[in-house]
Amino acid sequence: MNASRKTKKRAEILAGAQRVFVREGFDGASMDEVAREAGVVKPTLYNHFRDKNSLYIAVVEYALTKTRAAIFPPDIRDMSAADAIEKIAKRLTAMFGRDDDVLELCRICIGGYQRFPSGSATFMLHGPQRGSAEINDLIQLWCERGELVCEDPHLAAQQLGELCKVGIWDPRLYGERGKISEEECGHIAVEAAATFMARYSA
Amino acid sequence: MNASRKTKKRAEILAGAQRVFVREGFDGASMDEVAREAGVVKPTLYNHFRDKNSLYIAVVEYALTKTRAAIFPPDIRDMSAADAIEKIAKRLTAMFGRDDDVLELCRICIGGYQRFPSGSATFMLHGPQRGSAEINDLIQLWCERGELVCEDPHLAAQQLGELCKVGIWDPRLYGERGKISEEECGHIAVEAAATFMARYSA
DNA sequence: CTAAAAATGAACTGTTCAGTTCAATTAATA
DNA sequence: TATTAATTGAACTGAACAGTTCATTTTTAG
Repeated sequence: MNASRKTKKRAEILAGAQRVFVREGFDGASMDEVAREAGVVKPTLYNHFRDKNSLYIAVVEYALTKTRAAIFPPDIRDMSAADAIEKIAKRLTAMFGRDDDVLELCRICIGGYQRFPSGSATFMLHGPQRGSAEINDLIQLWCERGELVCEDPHLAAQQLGELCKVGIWDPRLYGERGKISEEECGHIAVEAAATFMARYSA
Repeated sequence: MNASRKTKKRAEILAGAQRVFVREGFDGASMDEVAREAGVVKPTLYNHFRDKNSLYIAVVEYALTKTRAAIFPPDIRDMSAADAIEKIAKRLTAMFGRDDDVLELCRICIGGYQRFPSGSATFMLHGPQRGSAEINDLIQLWCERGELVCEDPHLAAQQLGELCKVGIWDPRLYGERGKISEEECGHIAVEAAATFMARYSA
């Protein structure tokens, strides 16, 4: 088909661009370097993406969609509330504590807010927004099942999310700490689940 | 004395620079504009600060030190744990939800991490780090008084901090929401305190 | 096989700004 | 008053880099 060469190039560009953005930051990533890393030449870049910002947005959407899918497996609704919450907390803390790509893309989006608000908006939508919407749905399910008692599932969902960042996300965001060990992430997850259940368990 | 003119100019530069950085972001703030806003000429800027980065660090330190002092009043130790926690939660949520300067300085630090790690480090130290250290001290005090039961005060302190961001800090950081109403901030504070006390109240 | 779409290579443009230089002025010190 | 430090104004330098142009070559489709 006609689109195949173009589609393939596009995928290669996205993969290469993600590596360069994560490694160098937004400003540090020159379009020349992105082209080199993607094994492509500069006019080709501009054939696929209007400008550097558009390319960046595409990278964020691509990366976050993959990440989110890995956190909420389809069989989560079969588990008990307590088990499911601990499982989700484990995966959230692992992402907050150990994923370098999401971390750096997040930095770029936040830092680029003024010059480039749609980057932030894209990150917010495909990250925290859809993430907490998924948790919100689950909490409502557990309330219907009588496992939880919760007046405001949306707020509770966001509380769980924030509790999973404790001591790991901010220090990484500010560069004070590097990758967090699996053990420590697991511990934060257990503590997050404990605090959450202390408040909302039936 | 000799330092008086220089000291005064330095303060004017800091105030002007803060306004420009907050209004325009780091890259958007040209040194020409900072000079203009501070009522000073460019070589004077470079007489006081080695470069743009140094100036920025000085602004962050100045702004955060003021903010932190406003959150923890000296008489907080006289209050009951429950009252003090709600009071602190109120002030934290007000900062997270309504302070534009801290918000934008934070964005700049996070976004500038790669090119300029000491900005992030300065923010982390004078913001979250010292902030949670203050809460940590208070929690230990309340444990000694028998008002709280808590194995890990440091973790608990960070949990309280995160709970006060729920639904307000991230949306502002990503530009999804503007300034949050006092009512809503107050509500988040109450919920944060409730979840915290559900877990740690004696 | 051929026509259209896409990719290549390499050089070029234009802008934006941080940081500098210097000669002339102003203010504080002793 | 004489000396020294700081400030002013205005012009300049130098580098980095996004985005473009174009003539040539490769790939795919019909």
